[in-house]
Parts: sequence; C-alpha cells; structure tokens
Amino acid sequence: MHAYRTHNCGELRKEHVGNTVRLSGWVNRRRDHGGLLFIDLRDHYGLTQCVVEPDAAAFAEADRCRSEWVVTLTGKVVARTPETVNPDLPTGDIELRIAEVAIQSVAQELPLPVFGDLEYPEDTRLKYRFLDLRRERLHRNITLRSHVIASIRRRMIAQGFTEFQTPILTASSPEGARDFLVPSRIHPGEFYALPQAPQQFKQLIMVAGFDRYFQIAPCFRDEDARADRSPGEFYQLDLEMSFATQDDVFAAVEPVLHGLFTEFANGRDVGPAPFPRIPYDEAMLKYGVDKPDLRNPIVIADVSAVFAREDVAFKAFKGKVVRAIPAPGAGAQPRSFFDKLNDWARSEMGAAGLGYIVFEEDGGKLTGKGPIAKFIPEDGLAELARLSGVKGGDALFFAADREARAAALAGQARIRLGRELGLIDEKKFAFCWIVDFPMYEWNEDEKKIDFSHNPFSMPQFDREKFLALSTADRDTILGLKAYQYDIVCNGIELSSGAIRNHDPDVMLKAFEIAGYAREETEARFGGMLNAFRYGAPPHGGTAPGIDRIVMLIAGEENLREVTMFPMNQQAQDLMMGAPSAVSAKQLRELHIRVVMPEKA
RNA sequence: GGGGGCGUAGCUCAGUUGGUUAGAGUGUCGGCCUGUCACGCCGAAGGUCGCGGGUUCGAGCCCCGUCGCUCCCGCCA
Repeated sequence: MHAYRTHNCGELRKEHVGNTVRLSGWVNRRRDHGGLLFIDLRDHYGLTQCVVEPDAAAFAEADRCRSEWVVTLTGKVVARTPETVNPDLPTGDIELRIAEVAIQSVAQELPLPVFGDLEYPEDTRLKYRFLDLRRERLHRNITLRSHVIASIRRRMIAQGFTEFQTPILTASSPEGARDFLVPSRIHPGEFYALPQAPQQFKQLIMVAGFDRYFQIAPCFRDEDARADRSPGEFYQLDLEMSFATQDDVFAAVEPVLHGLFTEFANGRDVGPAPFPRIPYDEAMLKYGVDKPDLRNPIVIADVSAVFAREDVAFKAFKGKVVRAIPAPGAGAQPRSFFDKLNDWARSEMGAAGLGYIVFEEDGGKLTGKGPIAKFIPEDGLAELARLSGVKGGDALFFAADREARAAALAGQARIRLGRELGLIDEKKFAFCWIVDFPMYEWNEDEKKIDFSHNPFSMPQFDREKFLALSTADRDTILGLKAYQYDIVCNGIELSSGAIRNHDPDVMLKAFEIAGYAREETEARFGGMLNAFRYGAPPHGGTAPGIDRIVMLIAGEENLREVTMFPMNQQAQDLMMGAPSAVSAKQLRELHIRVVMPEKA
C-alpha cells in the first residue's frame, strides 16, 4: 500500500465499500461523541468522513488529532446507514472506519480558522496566506485562475498565436508608469528596469517575422494600489499581430474573450460578439467615463442648449456644459436620497452640487418638481424629457461645469444611481470596445502637449500632413485620434491596445509633438526605432489583464481574492516580509548607498 | 502626498450620557455523551481595550498625537 494514500479525499463512493484504503489530508473538523469520534479529512479534492470507536486500537491516536493536523488514515470503506447519509457531500454515502492513524504534522492553535466562511482581517489573511489558501473560497478562486489561464492558452494557440518569453531584466523606458529598478553589479551606477509590459519586445518580435505572438506576461509598475490594481506586479495576456488592421485585432480577440467567459459563465449571460464599438468621444458624453459599465441602462444626455435658452432663468447653469443623468423610477425615492447624492457630489467630487428635477405625469402632461424645476418653462421641461428620455416617475440629475468636469461628475453619478436604484444586472458580462482615443492631450500644469495613451500608437491622419504638423497646429493635434482602443467589461478596463506606429519618421514626429527632441527619441527608443529601419511589418495588438479577467469570472471585487500571494496596499508581502533591508555587503557589491528620507 | 472607515480575548464582534470586577459567539484546554456532519451539554483558561500623551474624582468611551490595515483621490493601462 502507498505510504500516504490509495485514494484522495473526494474520491470514495459506494462502489468502494469493503475496500481497505488509505487517505491523507488535513483534519477539517473533529466531532467527539464520547462513544464515537468523527474526523472530517480534507485535501484538494474533497472531504471524507472518518470514524473510530473508543475500543478500537487506533482510537487513542485519532483522539489526539486536532484541526489542521496532517494525518494519514487507513481503514475499511463502509456504507453509511440510510439515515446517516450526507447528501451535501459527494463522498456522503460512505465513511472510512479508522484502523490506523499516522500523524504527519501537527498544527498550533490557528490564527485563521480554515473551517467556516467568516470574514477575516486582510493583514491576518495575508500573513497566513497559506492557511487562507486552504479555505474554500480562495482555493476555488486560485484553481479557477489556473483553469482560465489554461483555457486562454488553448484558445490563443488554436487561433494561430505562438507563445514566447521576453526578458524580465530590461531597460527603463521613460513613458508611462514609474519603473522598478534593479542595480547592476557589473556596471556601477547603471540600472535594469523590470518591464512595465513587454511592449517594445513584442513589436520587435513582429519585426523579426513571427507574425502572431502571445504571452501570459508579468508586468511591473511601481504605482499605488487599488482594489482592481495590484501593487507592483500583475499579468497580461499580451498579444501582437502582423499585417493586422484594427478590425483584425478585434476579430482575433473577441472569440477568445467571448469563448472564455462563456466557458466559465456558470449561468451568467455573455453579450454576443462582435462587441459594441463606442468611440471615445461618445463614451465620454453618454457614460462620462472611458470604461462604461453597459449593464447600467442609464445614458447621459447633453442639455446645455436648454439651459442656455433665454426663457430658462437658472443662472447657476448659464455658460456651462450641462449633462443630464436620468434616474428611472427615482421619483419614488425620499428627499434624503436626493440630499445624499448632492452631498456626495459636493464632498467627494468637489462639485458645486447635483441639481435635479422629479418628473410627474398628469393626464398625459409632464410636470417637474424639485428645487430648480420652477426656473424652467413647460416646453423646456418637455425638451429635457425628450433629450434624456425620462418619463413620469423618473428623476433627472444635472452636472454643470466645464466640459471635462461635467462629464466626469455625470459619469460618477450614473454609476452611483445605477447601483443605488438596483439597475445593474449582476448576471451579465457586458463587453465593449472603446475606439478612437485621442492621440494627445493638453497638460494644463506644464502647458504642453502630452501623449494621452500609448506613444507607439499610429495616428489616424495622413502621413505627409502629419509630418508637416507644427506647434501652431495645436487644435489639429489635440483633435487627432489614434488607432488606440480599450476592451471594457462591466465597467472594468480589461485591456488597451493599438495599431502601432511602425514608420520611424512618423514616430520621431509623434514624439517631437510631445516635446521629445529627435536625438532624445533616438536615444531612448533606439532599439525599436532602429529595427523599424530594416523592414517592419504593419502590426498591432492588445493586452487584456489576466487578474481582472479572473476577478470578473470569479465574481470578486478585489484582485487579492484571485492572486495566490498578493502584497498589501502598501506593497508589502506580509508573509515573506518584503521589501526588507539588505546587508551592507550586498549594497557594496551593487555600488549603492542608502539615503533615508528626512523626517518632517 | 491627501481624504474617509476601522483597530476591544487566538478569531469574529457587542460594550448605553464617561461610573463597580470589560461581555457574547467561536476556537483552545478539561469533563460527560454511540450517528454527528456548524454535533450537543457542563466547566476552565484566555484582555498593555493598537501605542503615547491629555482632560476628569473616574476613560474602552472625550481631546491631541502617533502607528497599522483598508477604501478612495493624486499616480497608474
């Protein structure tokens, strides 16, 4: 007989009755009935009830066992009597009659119980991650993550993509996020950087003629964490295609994501492919964000013209962009509902307020109630209702400000209203592409033009005219769109991608517009720029976030619930104790001297 | 860097206007129990109330500071 097990803890059924078997696992639960002792033995595969009586030879040893001890139990499989069958357990028809007990490992009193499904504080869970991972929820999520990644690999390979690895120690690149730096021992004063993404490498792979690349790629960015943003590191399904248009990329990615989410939908609805394609400008108008949750039926309308009318006397909105956010059925909400939203807009969004009108229908005629309704004549109200699509019993909220701020406030109000009015269908995955992102944006602080997203994207503009642009063409430049797109699901940005700029002249010009001298661009992106001078195929791709995909499929709101060994919000690994100080010898070898920040 | 929330037994939490010896559940330990599967019953141990200072006759509770965790803004594809 095998030293540890003949079967796993989720395996035994009626047909095994009469067999002598050996199981190993953790003591999930111990129930001592005096004349009878039950031990539920747990492993990765399941749970098996084991039982022993006081007159049995193995009783004394079994009686010592406590929660989370690791033990090997040997004995005969017996059928349970009909009234003691446990229908909730796959192994519930049988039990193991313990004849032999071998204790493999004992456990101290647990800082985090494995049994049960109570919530525990994050720091305890992170410090004792190995215990938390034994618990059903995390164990299931992490296993799911593995299945999701396996499915992604299958689907990508089926679509003709080839997986390649790219370096982890590479060069710092100036754009985007802060880099993690690794000091060089051999080259004093010089540093490697961990890749923020394999962006340049995958473009070089295209130049090298490999045509369709993918990788489950680790990415490193030294920025602050959020619930949907792990500190430091995360994984992307990085992919790139040669001789591909934007539509080709969409056509390659849609079946992978649609198929993947359908495979793991578990009763949830996955909207049909092709996914809706929404231009960035339209998204900002209708949803007030560039990552709209399309499960939320609310659509924002621009009603600036109504408040600009001479017969509309509401001064606070004059000369401003006014966005209207319909709140279906909110007419039935108490006054406090409206006050709360107004308070939220003032305190958290820094807005002047969130005005509203409650619409009532009276014999086919629409009337308005609320603080600002009286400033608007009857046909003005009708126009508001027409533009926003509200009807009797609905409320209409207003965000008034400069355009960007009005859009942002309206967008956040839309999210809040959707949630609070229960308009979100939780059993749905709503995908969309956001397309035509602006190439550049105005940096108000530094009074200069910045790349608004990925600097390697191809501008949607005639090549010769682009090369001829000058700083005098500011409005044209800020109006430029790029072949740059995002995939969004349920209001979460899953990925961004682009058709790349593979033309060295256009690239140098693109950087020049953003304030990088030609020599500087050559110095910083020389590797890639140089490659483009030796025959570069037109190419493009994208990189959906693996962690966020798993989070959506697992129905979790936090990345730590789908990450095996996550760091806390302060980017510390509480289990391993990272980051940590290193020895003086290590620092000397790396030619590094530590200068601590001065205490304020 | 800034804002919100939280911090009381190993764990989850309660603790009234500031008032005797800070409680419950769970876990641990001991006793009883032959069919439980969140077993049941009895008992015991277990607390620098995050830390420091202040106000007060008296502080878990009020004030100031500080530390930790978390959510958000800034930052970030």
